[in-house]
Amino acid sequence: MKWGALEDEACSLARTIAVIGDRWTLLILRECFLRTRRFEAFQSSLQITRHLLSERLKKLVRFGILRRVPYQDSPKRYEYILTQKGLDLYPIIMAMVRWGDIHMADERGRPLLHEHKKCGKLFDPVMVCSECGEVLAAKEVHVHPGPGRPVSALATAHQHRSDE
Amino acid sequence: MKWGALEDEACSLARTIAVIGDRWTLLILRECFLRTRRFEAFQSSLQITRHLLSERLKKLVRFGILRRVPYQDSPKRYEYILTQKGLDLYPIIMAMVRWGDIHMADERGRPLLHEHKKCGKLFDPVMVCSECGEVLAAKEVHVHPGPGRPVSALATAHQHRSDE
DNA sequence: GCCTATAGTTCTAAAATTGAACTGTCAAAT
DNA sequence: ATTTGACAGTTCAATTTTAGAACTATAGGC
Repeated sequence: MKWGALEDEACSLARTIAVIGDRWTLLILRECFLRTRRFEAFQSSLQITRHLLSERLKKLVRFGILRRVPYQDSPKRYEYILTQKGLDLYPIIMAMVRWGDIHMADERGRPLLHEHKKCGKLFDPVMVCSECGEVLAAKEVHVHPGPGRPVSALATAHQHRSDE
Repeated sequence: MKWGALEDEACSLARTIAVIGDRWTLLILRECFLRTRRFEAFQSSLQITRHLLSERLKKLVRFGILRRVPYQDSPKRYEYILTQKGLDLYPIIMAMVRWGDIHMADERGRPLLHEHKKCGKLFDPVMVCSECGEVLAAKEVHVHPGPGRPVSALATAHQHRSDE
């Protein structure tokens, strides 16, 4: 399958995967959220090959996740900064961190703790329903076709089954 | 980089990426949450090659995300069911769906709508602070080293910078 | 016997990734 | 004036992964 095909699927998950659904892109984003901005810094902290790093950064810029901003002239140099679209990826990253904390931590506990500046406490990121505020679980959710889904779409078949 | 190396990093995100950080695995999980259970069903709805599907399912079983359960004898056939560890990936999937809904939807709107059975309303999944319940944003979060992080770890350098 | 269904495995070709070296611009040091 | 080093990449051969297609195995039904 080609990456482009994913972008065109009538599925928001597939479209997101088309943008950030690979190992290096996700790791690059981790660095971005830890304030890394420059090519050399990404390269040395991730041990990614320069070739791939260059490719991935271009892709993230193309999708509007990062902005390539000059930070000096002569020689002209650029750094990569998260756009709002990029910052909006934060819940995805945090959801993955949370799952790793719960299911992949070793005996010594989680590698990083997170403090919420607003309330001052160490916290866990929790996903809730926007309407009632309850913690979300897969079994509590029922899926409906939305306006953006063609009747012929692949996912249609699933819908019937998920109506069980 | 090898996948195994990621598992061993002192970073919950890296460890999660080691398990689900590739395109096909994420798509397979989408199908799982839409109640797909069988090899042929995964294969025909995803158009993944049988070879890769087989490989990825094995990996998900190895990591305890799916359970391979016999559903008939003679010939013996199996289906793949999400474990609790697998069900716990739901927030990650939903966070990705949400981002796609916001940033990758076309003019016609989102492909799927989600109803929360508990409250009966169409909702969006929102990530909040477990302590104060406020919606989370990257800028509101401050990172600290946790017990599971070796002093020498790669992430240490970032920590200093993120303390700015 | 032959066809179909299901769940895989095997094989070759094509694509992506790795590793290492190389390019170009400029500032600072010798 | 020349060399060295920092930074942001690009290029290219070798290795690894993925795609695509064909093949295997077990059993029920015609």
